[in-house]
Amino acid sequence: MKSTINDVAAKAGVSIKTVSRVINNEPSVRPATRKKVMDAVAELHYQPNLAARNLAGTRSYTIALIYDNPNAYYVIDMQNGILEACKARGYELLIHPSNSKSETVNDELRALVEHSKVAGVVLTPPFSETQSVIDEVKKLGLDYVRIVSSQAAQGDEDNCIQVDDSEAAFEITKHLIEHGHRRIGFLCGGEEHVSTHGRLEGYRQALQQAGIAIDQSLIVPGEYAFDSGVEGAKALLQLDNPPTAIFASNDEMAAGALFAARLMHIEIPEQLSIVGFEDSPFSRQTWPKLTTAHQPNNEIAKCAAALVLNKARSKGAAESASAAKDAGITKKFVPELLVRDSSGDAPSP
Amino acid sequence: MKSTINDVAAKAGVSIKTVSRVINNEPSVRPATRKKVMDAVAELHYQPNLAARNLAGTRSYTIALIYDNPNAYYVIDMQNGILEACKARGYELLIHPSNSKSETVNDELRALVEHSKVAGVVLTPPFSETQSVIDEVKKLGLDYVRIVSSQAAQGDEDNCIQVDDSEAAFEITKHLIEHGHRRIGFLCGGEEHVSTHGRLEGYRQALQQAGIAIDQSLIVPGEYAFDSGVEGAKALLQLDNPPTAIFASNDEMAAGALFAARLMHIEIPEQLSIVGFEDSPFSRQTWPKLTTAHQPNNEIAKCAAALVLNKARSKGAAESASAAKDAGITKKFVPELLVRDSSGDAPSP
DNA sequence: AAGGTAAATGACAACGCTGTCATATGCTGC
DNA sequence: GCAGCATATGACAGCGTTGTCATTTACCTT
Repeated sequence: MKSTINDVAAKAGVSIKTVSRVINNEPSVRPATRKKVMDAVAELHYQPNLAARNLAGTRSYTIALIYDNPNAYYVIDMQNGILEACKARGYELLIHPSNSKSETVNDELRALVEHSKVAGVVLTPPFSETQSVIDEVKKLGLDYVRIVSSQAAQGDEDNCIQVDDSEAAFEITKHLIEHGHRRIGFLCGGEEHVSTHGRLEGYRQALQQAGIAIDQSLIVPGEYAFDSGVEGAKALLQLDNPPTAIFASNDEMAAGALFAARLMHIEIPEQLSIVGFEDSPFSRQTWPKLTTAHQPNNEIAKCAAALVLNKARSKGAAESASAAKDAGITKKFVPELLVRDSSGDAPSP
Repeated sequence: MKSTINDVAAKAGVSIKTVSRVINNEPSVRPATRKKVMDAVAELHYQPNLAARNLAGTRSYTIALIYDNPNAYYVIDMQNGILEACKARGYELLIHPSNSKSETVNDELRALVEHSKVAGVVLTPPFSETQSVIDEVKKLGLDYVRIVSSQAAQGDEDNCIQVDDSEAAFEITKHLIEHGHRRIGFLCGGEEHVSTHGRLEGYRQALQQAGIAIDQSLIVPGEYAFDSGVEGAKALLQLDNPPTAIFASNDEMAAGALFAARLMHIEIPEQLSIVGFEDSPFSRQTWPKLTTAHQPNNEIAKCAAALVLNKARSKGAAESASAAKDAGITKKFVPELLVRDSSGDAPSP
C-alpha cells in the first residue's frame, strides 16, 4: 500500500526526477507529462516520505511553533490552526513549548535548527515581541512569522500577522462609555506583552475622544492571570472613588475581577460592568457571561502558518509573483466586540 | 557546529557503525570503546539526525498523540507531559487531533503510519476506549499506550495507564455523605467516555456503603460540556424533591451547575453543594472555587509516553529485563479529593 | 601452544528523496 | 529541412543513519 516515488515513476512511465519535479511544482515539465504523473500519484495515493525529503533536500518540510504557556485555550486554538495549514501542505509541525522568563530560548532555538532542519517558525507572544529572540531567528536565517499586536509590527509587516488590539480596545471602551460609564478601570496584562499596551492605548484614545480625563489611579498592573485580576479589581474597588466599569486585558483577568466583585458583594452588571478580551470558551462559562472582544486565534494561527509555509516554499523553485501567492491570507485582524451579560448601563449616582 | 556520526567516529577512532551501536545502547561494545565514543559524542555535542534515523532504520523515532478536543486544559497538559518524555529520549512527537465522532479515524491512523513511520501511539479518551480504534492500532502493529479509566483496562493492563475514576468518585461522594448529604445528584459525561461510567460506579458504591438507596431520577445525562452541566443541574433542581448536592462528572459541567444554581438564586454551598472532577485550572477560577478531584494529567501523560517509548525501544536491541525498565512509571493513578469552597454541610431541613 | 568459540568491530548497501549536471526532445527561423 | 536554442527529461550521487554480514580480536579449553 505504501508507495514510493519509484512506483509512481514506473506507473507514469517517467523518471523519478520528473515525478519529484511535479510534486514540488517545479517548472520545466510539460503539461501532458505533469498530468500523467499526477494521475499516477492519485491512483497510488502516493505521499512523499518526509524523512527522506528532509534528509535529501536543502529545504525542509518542518516548521516549528514556539510558545510559552500563558493560557491553554490560546495555545490549543493556535496549534490546531497551524496543524491544519501544515497538513494541507504536507508539512510537519515541531512543537516547542518554552519559557519566556528563562534566558535559554535562543539556545533552544539554535538546537532546534541544528538538530532538525527547520524551514520556518511561528512565533507567538511574548516571543514574537522579544527583540533578542527575533534577532536570533534572523541570524539563523529562518523564515519566520510573528503573531503580534499591531504596535510591534512596525517595519516588519511582511513577517507579521497583526492583531489590532488598540482598535478593538477602543471599541470596547466606547461601548462602556456609551453606556454611561465615566470612571473605567483598566487591568493591565504582563508588561512583556505588547498586546496589553495596545489595549491600554485603545482605552486611552476612547476616553480622550469622549473628553474624559485619564485617571492614572484607575490603571492597575497585572499578569494576564486570574489571581492578578482578583487583586487588581480589589484594588480598584477599594478606591475612594471606585470605577463603575472594569476593562480587563483578558478574559482570565476579567474572571478574576468577577470573583473579586463577588467577594465584595457587588452585583454585576447592575453595580459594576466588567469586560474581558479574547473570547476564550472560558468567557462563556462565567456568571454572568463576559462581554469581550472575539479574537479568532485559530484563524490567526492558520494565516501565520500559511504565510511561513509560503515563504519557505518560495525559497525553493522559482514561483509565481509573491504578491499573488499570499492570496487568502489575512494579515491584520481586529477582534470584534461581543456584548454579553457582564456589562450594562452605569449605575445612577 | 552540527556534527555527524562521521565526525564522532573519526574523533573516537572507531567506525561509524560502532558509534551507532553506542548511541543505540546495543550490546557487544567493550566498555573502553563505549567510553571513547561517549566522550567524543559529548565533546562534539553530537545529536543523531532524526530524519536519517527514520529513513534508514526499521524502528522509528517518532510517536504520535491522538486526541479529540474535549477540553483545552486536558489536551495541553497531556501534550506537555508527552513532549517532555519525548525530548528526554530524543524522540519526536506527531500531533494528530481527530474527531471521535467521525468514522475516518482508522483511515487517518493508517495514513499516519504509512506516511511517516511511527513507532507508537498514545491514545487518549475517547479513542483509547474505542474498540475499533484499538483493533486498528493492533492490526497496524503499532506499539501503543492507552490512557484509560481503570474499567477499560481489563486484559490489556500492559498497554494502559489507568486512572481509577471509581475510587476517586467514591471518595468524593463519601465526602458529600459525611457532610450530611443524602440526596446527591449525578451529572453524567458523554456516554462514549468510560471515565464517566467509572465515576458513576464510585458514586453508586459510596451511596450503597452508606445505606442510601440509588434514586435513578438523580442521575442525569450530559456531555462533559458546560451547557449540558447547566441543563442537567436545572433538571435536578426542578425536581419535586431536589438533591442537596450535585456531583458533576467534570469541572466544566460543575461550572455549568454553578451557573444554573445562580440562575435559580440558589446559594452555593449553603443551599447546595457542587463538586467537579479533574482539577483543571478552571476549577479555581469559578465562584465559589470548586471542590474536585485532582487528576495529574501532565504526569499521567508523561508516564504514558515513557511507556510507549520503552516498548518501541525494546523492540530494537535486546534489552535488560522488561520488568526493570519500566521503573518509575506509575501505571495507575487515583485522583485525590481536593476540598475547596463549593461543597459544605447539607442544609438542615 | 594450538584450536575453537564467542564477542567486538567494520565494510558496505540501503532507506526515499533531492540537487547537479548531462542528455534528449521539441521549436524557432532561415 | 537543418542548424541553433530553449525546454524537458533522466542518470547518478549523496543526505546521515541503520541493518546485514563478513571479518577481526579476545578469551577459553585442552
